[in-house]
Amino acid sequence: MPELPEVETVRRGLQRHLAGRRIVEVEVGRERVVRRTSREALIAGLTDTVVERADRRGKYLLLPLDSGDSMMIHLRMSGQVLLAAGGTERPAHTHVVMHLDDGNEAWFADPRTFGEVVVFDPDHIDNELPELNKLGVDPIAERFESSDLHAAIGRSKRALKPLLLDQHVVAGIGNIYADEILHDARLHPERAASSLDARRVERLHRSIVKILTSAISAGGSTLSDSQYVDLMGVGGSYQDEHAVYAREGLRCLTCGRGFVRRIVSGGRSTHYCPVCQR
DNA sequence: AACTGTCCCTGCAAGC
DNA sequence: TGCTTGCAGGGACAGT
Repeated sequence: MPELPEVETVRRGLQRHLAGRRIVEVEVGRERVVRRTSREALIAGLTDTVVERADRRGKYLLLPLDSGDSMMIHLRMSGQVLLAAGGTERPAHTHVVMHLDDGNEAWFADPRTFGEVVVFDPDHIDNELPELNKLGVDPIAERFESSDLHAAIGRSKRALKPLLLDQHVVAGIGNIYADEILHDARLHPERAASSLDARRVERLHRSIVKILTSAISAGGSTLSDSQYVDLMGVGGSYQDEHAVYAREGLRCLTCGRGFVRRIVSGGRSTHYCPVCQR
């Protein structure tokens, strides 16, 4: 499941292989992935434009085009962006194909079609992509200090787990990294945010940066379903470093005394060690 | 403000 | 073996 580290890994691939390339032809299969506008709008918006660079905000990939518009790609649950030589057999559920001027093709594939691709006008974000301006601070791309986290948390009575998952607070953290971050910070996922003293907010801040940075270095997490791969189809390795996620019932690797417990918090499965997370 | 539930969708695993 | 059911999850949204 692509979260910030996976999306950042894809972004780096796009910056390397798509930036500077001209899109010469576009094919759109299932219309659901272009539901925000239309098949025609995506084809018209991308055809014969040059991708200037690849940016990211939270889990949103943003690719400014030389036309003045930008392409936004969101992978959601099962989306993949892949690069391949022209004519290569496409995987199932390939919904968008961009033919590039170097003979390669960029594909957007997504079995569950929660993901989307859209071309939008950055001058009209409020109309065309309103959620973008509502995103919280990006903990990697932007300046992110402990004081930012303190301000974002405020006097919120919410539990830490749903708070970390809220993209309006900090953008980019999903279910896997929320669990890993809270474990690293030795904080209980159901602890109220308002109960954190300055020292604990600082600890949480450090863990957010540390876990996300480590996961990016490892190329993200590829779970047993192999859903996430980078632009070249290669999986990440951070799943080998997971301390709690999907380790229900196993002994805690950190304290060696507790056993990882799984609960549902904020409607999401949540893993933590009841001994070292308080 | 904060919570719960619903929807979108497919693939996989468990249970019968 | 072959079916049905349930579950996984990001995020917007509605309802309480």
